[in-house]
Amino acid sequence: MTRPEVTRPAAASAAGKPTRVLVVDDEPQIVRALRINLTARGYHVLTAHDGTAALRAAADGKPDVVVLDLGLPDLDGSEVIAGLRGWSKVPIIVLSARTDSTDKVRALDAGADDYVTKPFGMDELLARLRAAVRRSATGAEGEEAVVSTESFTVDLAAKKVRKDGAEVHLTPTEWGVLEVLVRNRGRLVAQKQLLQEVWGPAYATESHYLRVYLAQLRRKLERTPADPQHLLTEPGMGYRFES
Amino acid sequence: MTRPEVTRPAAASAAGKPTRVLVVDDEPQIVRALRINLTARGYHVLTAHDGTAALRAAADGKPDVVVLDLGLPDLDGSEVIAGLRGWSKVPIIVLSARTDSTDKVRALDAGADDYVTKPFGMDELLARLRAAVRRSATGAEGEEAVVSTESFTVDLAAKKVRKDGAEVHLTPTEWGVLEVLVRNRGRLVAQKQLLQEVWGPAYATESHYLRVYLAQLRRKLERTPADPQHLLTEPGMGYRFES
DNA sequence: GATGGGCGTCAAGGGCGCGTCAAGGCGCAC
DNA sequence: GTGCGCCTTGACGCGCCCTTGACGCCCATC
Repeated sequence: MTRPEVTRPAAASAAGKPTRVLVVDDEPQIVRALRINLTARGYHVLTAHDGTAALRAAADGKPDVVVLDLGLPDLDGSEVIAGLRGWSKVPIIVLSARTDSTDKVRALDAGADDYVTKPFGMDELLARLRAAVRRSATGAEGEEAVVSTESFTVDLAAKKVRKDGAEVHLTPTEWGVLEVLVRNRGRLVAQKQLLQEVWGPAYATESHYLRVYLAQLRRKLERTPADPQHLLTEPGMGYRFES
Repeated sequence: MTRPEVTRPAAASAAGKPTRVLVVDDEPQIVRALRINLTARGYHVLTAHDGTAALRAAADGKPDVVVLDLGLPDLDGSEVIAGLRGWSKVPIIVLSARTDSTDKVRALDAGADDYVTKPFGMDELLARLRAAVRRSATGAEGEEAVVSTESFTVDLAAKKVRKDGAEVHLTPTEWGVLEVLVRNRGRLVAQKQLLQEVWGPAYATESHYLRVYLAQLRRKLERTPADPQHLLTEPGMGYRFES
């Protein structure tokens, strides 16, 4: 049984909260151009015009990535990097007009993740930004992938389910159904979509499978399987997981 | 808690094993220049001159970082990136003579970590390489080097296993399987992932290997091999180590 | 009140994945 | 050459899990 990996085009938000970008530059037109481009692609943009404000904004705003110009009026670029790296591992992409190799080396060794020279292509900067965010996302994953209800908890990364503290064993298909519903928690999942994601595109009409497996999941997880509180049926449409 | 980072000229090895770099390029003079520079700085250098060899070398050599030229004779660059990303998170730094912005975007979105255009400054490449290695290292660090159960203990750093005080001898493959499971302790490891990380990407479907080796590990480590407490099977899905 | 579709429940059987044992083959050290 | 691990491969039995069918209930429609 092949479970088709959903490969969606990387968006600024993976169906969750938007990615937060801190843009640090003292040239208003650069900040403005970045803000427009990033906002249009669904990012949430914070800005700072000097190093002191940048450090404060990074602490307050918890950005997912920082775009940092090196030519700031108050602090040297490597001081800003060091100030961030003292307490945060947030990816830093350095912007600079200086093409000198020693500047690049110094910034990268100070803790920057990438270095882009001005003038830069917006496409390239956005691609490097996506790469930086992707990297830090894959590392931080698996920590907060736990979804809880008053009856049971689902750990998406560990593929574990607990009910009243005890581990509940699920078969691969049971897990497949539950995983799709939990990843779309709060939203209605159409029968066709559920069948295609778990069983494959050829099974889009085998709705009887869903009845059998939803019954099994309810029997294993719900407190009152006959009156489910979390694995809900939307008659004629599909199923929904509510926490 | 601030740890005053000593800004030392980052060495290729932090008093441990040398960092392994896989250099992929079909131009001998580039490979040669990189080999000389990297070896002089304490890196261990692997080389490949086409995409097929690169994928094989990556599976066999387990490099810590890959430097990949895009203009290879046999495979397209993004194919190589995709082939690596299918089973590995190793940092990839792309080298290319093409300065076109769309090439950069394509490579980065395919999964590359950085993009350097030829001709490149050796200092800059080395700094980007240090940055890539530093990033992937900070994520992997901080794990307990010794993991214990009531039956046996695993020392990940020393590659040693003890049961009731006595050292247990493991073959290389047995260790490979155990190491992947222990590093993902508590989490389910899919059969495919386990096979790819231990045997390489070409062995993703040889699930019979796993049955043989899990049986051997259980016979050597579990108190009751027929009823394992720590090396658990999740039928149809994979295996899990529980302490 | 009759009827049909959608849903939930239960049970049976058959396939397939898993564990187990063992033999062959290859590389490597002596 | 010879012996010894170690990896690979095959055969086989067992238990679990997916599939499928039958049946009753609820509810909307007529």
